[in-house]
Amino acid sequence: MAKTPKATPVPAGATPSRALGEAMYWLLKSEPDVFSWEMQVARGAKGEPWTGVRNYQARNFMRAMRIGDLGFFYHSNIGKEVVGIVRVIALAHPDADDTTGTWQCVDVEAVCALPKPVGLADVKGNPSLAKMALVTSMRLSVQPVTPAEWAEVCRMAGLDAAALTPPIAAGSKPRAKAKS
DNA sequence: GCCAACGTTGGC
DNA sequence: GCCAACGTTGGC
Repeated sequence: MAKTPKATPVPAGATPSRALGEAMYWLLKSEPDVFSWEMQVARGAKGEPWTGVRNYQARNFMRAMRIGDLGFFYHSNIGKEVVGIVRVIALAHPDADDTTGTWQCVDVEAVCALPKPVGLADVKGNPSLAKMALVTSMRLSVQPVTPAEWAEVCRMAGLDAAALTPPIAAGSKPRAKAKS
């Protein structure tokens, strides 16, 4: 297993400065036969530590996550579609499955399922999503999503993004309302 | 199951 | 510090 490079402590992009309460969006991949959206939902408000990430870039993105950030839950390998939305409920902390001290995870809870899952093919077929990391960085398992991409995928999913977007005011809880 | 992409490792 | 070998991810 990789040993942490000595000069690591503040990897580029690990802690982008942003205004308190300013939301960022993410996409988290999981192989559904290992950990599925249904399992995430079953965890309820307790959420789930996003363990198993063994890639520095992905880890650094998790370090950049803040409580209340929203992310797409993507089923890789099987399904290949965005199936739900999760919210970060715990900042990056050591991955209990990792004995080297190198890897970390955040905790996320399910917010809502997408009324209509958005497949990888759908994303690739949408020119406005051509620059999405899902397309350009196929192997990256934790990736940032721009607000525009977030809105577009939500639109494709039949979800009113505005209904769940604003974690805005510090300490306020984002609404978890899926449009049904 | 295959294989392309790409990140990591380790020899030099 | 370069770069070839290797391992893994994940689409197909």
